[in-house]
Amino acid sequence: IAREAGVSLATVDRVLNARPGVREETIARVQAVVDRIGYVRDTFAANLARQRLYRFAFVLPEGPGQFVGTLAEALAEAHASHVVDRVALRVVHVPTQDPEAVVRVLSELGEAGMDGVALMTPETPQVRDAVARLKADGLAVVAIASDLPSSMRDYFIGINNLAAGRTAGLLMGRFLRDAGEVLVVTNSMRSRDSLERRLGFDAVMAAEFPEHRILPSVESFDDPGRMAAIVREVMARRPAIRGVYSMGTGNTALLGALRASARPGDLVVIGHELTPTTRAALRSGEMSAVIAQNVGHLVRSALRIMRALCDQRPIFEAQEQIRIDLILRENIL
Amino acid sequence: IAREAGVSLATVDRVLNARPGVREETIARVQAVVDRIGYVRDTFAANLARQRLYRFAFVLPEGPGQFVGTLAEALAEAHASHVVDRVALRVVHVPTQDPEAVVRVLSELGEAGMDGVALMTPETPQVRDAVARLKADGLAVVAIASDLPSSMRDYFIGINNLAAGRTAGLLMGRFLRDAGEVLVVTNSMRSRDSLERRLGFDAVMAAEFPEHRILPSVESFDDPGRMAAIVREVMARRPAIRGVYSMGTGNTALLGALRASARPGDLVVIGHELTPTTRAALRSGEMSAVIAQNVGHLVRSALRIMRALCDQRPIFEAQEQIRIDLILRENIL
DNA sequence: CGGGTTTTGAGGTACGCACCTCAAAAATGC
DNA sequence: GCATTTTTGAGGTGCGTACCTCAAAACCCG
Repeated sequence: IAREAGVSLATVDRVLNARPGVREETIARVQAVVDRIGYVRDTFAANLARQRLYRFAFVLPEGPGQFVGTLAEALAEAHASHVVDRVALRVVHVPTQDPEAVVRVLSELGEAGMDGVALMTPETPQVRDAVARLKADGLAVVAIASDLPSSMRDYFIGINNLAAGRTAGLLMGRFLRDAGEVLVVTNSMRSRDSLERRLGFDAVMAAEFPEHRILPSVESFDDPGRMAAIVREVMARRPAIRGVYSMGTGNTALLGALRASARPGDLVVIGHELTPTTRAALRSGEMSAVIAQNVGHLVRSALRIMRALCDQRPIFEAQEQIRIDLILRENIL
Repeated sequence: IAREAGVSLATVDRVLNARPGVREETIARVQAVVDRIGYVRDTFAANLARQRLYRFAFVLPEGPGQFVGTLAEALAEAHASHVVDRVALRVVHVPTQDPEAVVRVLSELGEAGMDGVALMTPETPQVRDAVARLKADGLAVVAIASDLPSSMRDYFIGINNLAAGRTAGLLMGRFLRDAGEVLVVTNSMRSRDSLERRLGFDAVMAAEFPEHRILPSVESFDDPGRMAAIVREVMARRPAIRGVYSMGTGNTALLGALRASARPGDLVVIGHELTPTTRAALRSGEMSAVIAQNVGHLVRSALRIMRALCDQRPIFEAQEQIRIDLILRENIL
């Protein structure tokens, strides 16, 4: 490059690393050669020379949720297996129902000299502001599983929840044999993913399977006892229910209540995320289908994207698309 | 490491790179320290020093197949986007129906100094022997999409076709409303994937949906005209057909014939692989479901595995599992 | 114990890049 | 045209590893 541009190695170095003290004209000349030659910096050699260490943090909800558990496992696995090198990982669990606690953790991370943060939290004004502050400090910030669209997060890594809801609707419609009612449950309609899933589900059911009646969403507010009680009550009161769509977590309590209500075996139950509970329910036939996102892919994608953001490298979109995985009994893996 | 083991850098180097001229005793001492310290070689720095260039070849069927087309595209994309670095790629198309031609290409690749070969070809004795010769020359050999279980290939990268067939069966059974007949078509039952898919499909249909009658497999032998003719004839002769399972390629001809046979809209058509044809058919409702394998993942996986094999590095199984992707109209992406 | 052989140590160069210093050259202001 | 500032060139070092050479040390055999 230096030879082609008629400058010295030092000048090329200054241009490539955006160091000061180079004339505009020279910069342009070097850039032109770079483009023409098609030079691309060898990131690994660069990181080697720079002794680069990426410091990333994952902020996950605390509590006994199985999905978060599988996520944390995938994280540990990716880290242990050197899929991603030169990365120092930190996983922090926060009580997501307490926005102030989330904010405290986030600002602490900002001061701890992190390079990037991946977070899975509800969308509150406080979190939005905390994300803005992290961005101002130059961190890469990505949302995983549940988006924070109104914040300044760089990227959302997860499935399209509207499409996921539509997929659930299509499956529900095709799996149901006789006209009847469909129960919809979630932990909270305030969470963005449940909202979008419900929208998609309703749209498809109304347009293509109008013979079924879709009931209003039942919310558990993360309380298994509440979930069990409501479901048992509704199932007893409404014998016409033929299908159940579970949009959120809490499938263990839901399935327990369904079992207790002694409904016929042809109940169509569709839920989200592959966990020990849903896996077992698919095997036993208690659930007909699970709509999942591959957690391994989720964390690897998050790591790759945060790295690319730190390096100001382009992101290879095709690899980072999180597919809506449809799991039936036969393709659990 | 050298300090801990009480030897010099040169000796550690000799042990790590399996160079001769080191006593067993010393090797053991160094190895012990390596294990204790938990040293892992920095592959990137090693490749940098070694000026390593991985020379990989992909051997794909020639001809107008859409699946191969999307595969080749994914390959080009992965290569262009530097997902995999230090890799020189070569894509060769062979007439797979001519085993001698395949063998010629393979032995040519062996002599061309390749480091690894990924191939998608039928399983013939000639190919089996050619693979053995490549292995003897020290190449990494992986089978993609269609396995070569009886050969010495290092790895198979693709979906479990038995499970794929079972999944198709489960979907077919749940999607069909009334009892009737199911037509099964493929290009050739001699190909391993079709065979396994049929097995899985039959098992589930027989066990769980015995009210349907599954017809014998219709083969097109890669001839679209033949496919169209047979399908049209069968559809006319058998009005009880309610479902069609297409196990192989050639969906364009199949769908054309179905369209021409003017069957009711509630025909359940299930096929394999996401291509322009099947994508459009899902959108239009002509196909109900497609069972796919993510081609991007397929090629990235093949590249990663060939690299790991060349470096004698362990393979991170979880990342290389190719999932059975279930695609409905709503989750095409 | 000597001579030969095997094993070990010390040192160097290179890979592609980042980052540093110091002096020389070019541009600029007056 | 001179002093000053800005820009450029030349050179060096180090990251973690591979691979090479040559001499010194240790070992083995008779």
